[in-house]
Amino acid sequence: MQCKSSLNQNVKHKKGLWSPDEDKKLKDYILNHGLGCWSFVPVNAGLQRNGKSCRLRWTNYLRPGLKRGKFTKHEEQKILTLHGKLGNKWSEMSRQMPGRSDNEIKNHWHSYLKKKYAKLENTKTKSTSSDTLNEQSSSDSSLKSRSSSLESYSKEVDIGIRPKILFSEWLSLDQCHTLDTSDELSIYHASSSQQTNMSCGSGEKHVQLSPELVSENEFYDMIFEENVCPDFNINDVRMLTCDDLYSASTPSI
DNA sequence: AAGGAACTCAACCGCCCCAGG
DNA sequence: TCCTGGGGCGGTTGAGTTCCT
Repeated sequence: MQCKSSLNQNVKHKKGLWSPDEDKKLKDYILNHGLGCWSFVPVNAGLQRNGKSCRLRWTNYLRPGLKRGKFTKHEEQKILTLHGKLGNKWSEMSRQMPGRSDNEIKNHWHSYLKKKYAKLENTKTKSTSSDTLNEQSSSDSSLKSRSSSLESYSKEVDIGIRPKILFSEWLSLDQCHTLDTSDELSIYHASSSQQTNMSCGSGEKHVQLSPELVSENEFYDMIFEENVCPDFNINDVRMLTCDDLYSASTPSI
């Protein structure tokens, strides 16, 4: 969307780190007035920054809902998967990883995962090349191993006919929800008790999630690491977005 | 304890796309 | 149709921090 009038381009814009005061001004302004033309934001908010700088600061740091913590194993796996599928499409990755900005993902990739991935590739290429010495088309073995190693997680991203996990952090609803589109897994949320119960399979196994343990990444990690559900398969699960929740709880007209 | 290397992360830069005039 | 400006994105930089010797 384009702004209706241009602004004075001769204004000297401040650069560098943002002060807490600037953060407060920007946050207050956007929370009060909403997102509009970024060029007007610094003017109206009383900031000596340019619009781009404000946008960046908002999307990467001030925007509500950002996790801003260490990447979990599951998130790292997801980044690896998405990078395998999408390449350096950081913004697309961030759209599929709620709570993480494209900048955060990009930084994490360059600082850590790139090396980790290269190392993984190295060992895989070595082992597959020795295994497939007598096989044809060994030239694309690294590509194959790459796609196969990423395949399981890639499935997770796809939206298909999968059972659903209802992620309590994204819920602000008072009522208890049950989304048992599958017999295998359903998640119940009751904000009144500030606890989330997860039942698995026949419902024999239950786990209590404390209120501070409800972020998506921790939730996934707990399932993986503590082996809560023996038959739990991440490939059969997809996360629900707020839109999903809305459409699920709103009768179609 | 010191200093250099490696790492992290916030922010800037420059390019591209698109819509409005 | 062309020009202009805003928004979005990926690449890069550099200051600050942590680690290692």
